[in-house]
Amino acid sequence: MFNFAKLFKNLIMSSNIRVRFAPSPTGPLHIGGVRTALYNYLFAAKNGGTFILRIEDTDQSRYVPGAENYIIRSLEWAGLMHTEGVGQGGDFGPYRQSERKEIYRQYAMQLIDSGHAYYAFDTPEELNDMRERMRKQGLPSPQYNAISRQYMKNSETLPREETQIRLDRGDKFVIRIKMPRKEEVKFEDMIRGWVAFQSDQLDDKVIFKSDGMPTYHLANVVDDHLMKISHVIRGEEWLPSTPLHVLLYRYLGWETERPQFAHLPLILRPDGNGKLSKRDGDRLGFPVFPLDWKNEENGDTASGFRERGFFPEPFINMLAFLGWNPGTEQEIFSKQELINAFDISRINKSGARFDFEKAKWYNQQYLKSLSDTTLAGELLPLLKQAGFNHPAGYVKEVCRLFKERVYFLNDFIQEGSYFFQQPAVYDKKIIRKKWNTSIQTIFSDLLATFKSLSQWDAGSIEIVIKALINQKNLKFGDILPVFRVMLCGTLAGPPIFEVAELLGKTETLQRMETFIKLNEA
RNA sequence: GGCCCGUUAGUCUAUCGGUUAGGACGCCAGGUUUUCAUCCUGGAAAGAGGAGUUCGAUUCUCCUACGGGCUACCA
Repeated sequence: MFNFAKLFKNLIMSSNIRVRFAPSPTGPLHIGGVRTALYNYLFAAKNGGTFILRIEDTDQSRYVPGAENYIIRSLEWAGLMHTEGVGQGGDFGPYRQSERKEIYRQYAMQLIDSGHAYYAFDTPEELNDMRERMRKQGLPSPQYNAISRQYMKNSETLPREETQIRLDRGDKFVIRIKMPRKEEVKFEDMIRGWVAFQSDQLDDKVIFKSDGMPTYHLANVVDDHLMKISHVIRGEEWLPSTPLHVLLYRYLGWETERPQFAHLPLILRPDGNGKLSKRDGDRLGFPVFPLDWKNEENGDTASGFRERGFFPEPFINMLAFLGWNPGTEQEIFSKQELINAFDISRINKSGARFDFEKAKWYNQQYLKSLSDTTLAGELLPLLKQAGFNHPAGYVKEVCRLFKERVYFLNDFIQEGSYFFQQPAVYDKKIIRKKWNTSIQTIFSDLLATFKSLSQWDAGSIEIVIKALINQKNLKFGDILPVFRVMLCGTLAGPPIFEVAELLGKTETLQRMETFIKLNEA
């Protein structure tokens, strides 16, 4: 039995499937990034592969303190922990690109030596001038390419000696890839099929910056190769630069072991146009981040799904369905079920608009499926935080009574506040419509009857009220709404007799008295 | 502007040439409920447009339109 399990585990670990999630620590991760991580995670888990976290911090100017930590905590919360990479270690580290500087330099040099890249010494001003000039000539998107490179300062145009002199005296330089003049570059995307680009449309992208850091393009190709990544699953925004990456694999001599590409459709804004952005969050009244985010430098804050009351399981369930579906009519999936059902070939091509209403529904379904005890366990800490110290048994009963009418845990405290404290306000309409001296007398009598009641449960309360209604020739609608408002302040809620039972005799009587005193006619 | 990707109801989607175009969220109506919610039943709601290919196109091809992405010494 144990041997069998071990054998099975070894079998799984030996899978060659290796995927990575490679965010850059420029701020909080939004749900588009979480979904990319999710698909990578599901693909690895489904195939017994390895899910790696790599931090792409090659742009030091955009580095945001706390972002890396935020990313890791977010993945942790969502249940998408990596088994290799930053914070976990592994055989292919370091996993932070800023710590791999020398590796990239070596491969940049290899590309220069093989004639596939060259030094360029142009200053930002010179580049601007070039672009301005070309724009004036009617070229809307000026490129540094086979044509224009001939008029710039680089090792292709400068005499060999001058290049050497510039390098020796420490002039600033970048390294650019030398795009072939006219060549078709094509690759097969797992989601989109064959995609083809013409190399004359691509420009001589900078692959190594003057600060000694590689750009994304070089770094991701080098790292994916060195880390033996088998599948690159990333957002569609990378599709246009993929031919560049394909060429880099080729020029570096890695074409036969090149990973497979899968470019994910984007998550679009629920309103208007464009892809979902980090700024869309609180502007639209719902979170776009997994966790609350506070920027330590500029004090910016943004709200997260966790703090909004989402559970991790429905959160990833909802995200998984933004761009993928299993082809069955099942919509509610546990994480394990997602792993079992996940299949890259069933990922859609077109972008998905994020819908917060649907997200709420997923959370509600999950919440309703939890047992009262489990739910109470989740709710207890939140209650304590809000200053309530009700016993677990009581909270469990609240969950039983109230869970059908909430979306989030927080709703128990907000919309169900009357379970934990006297109502602070009462529904004014009901007072205006139903409250008068005669009804007041009736409730005073009812109060007295309740006081004499030896048994306090929903059934007994109901019998008393029914008797009262018959005796006074009233209707349920004359009494019950008022009774409910006395106890809850609001007109909505679980069956009122059960609420009264749960509140207990003392509390119920007290709330009735308070109300009557407050509204003496 | 150029290049690339996409296009089934308001939204997420099923359909791998022949279906009354299915499901879900949301919406509306009815039932259940003292109320609200849940739940149940029902309803409105979709193949962007135009050419082809085919006995037959939502499905394949092309064009147009629309949407999106990219177009930095950012990722």
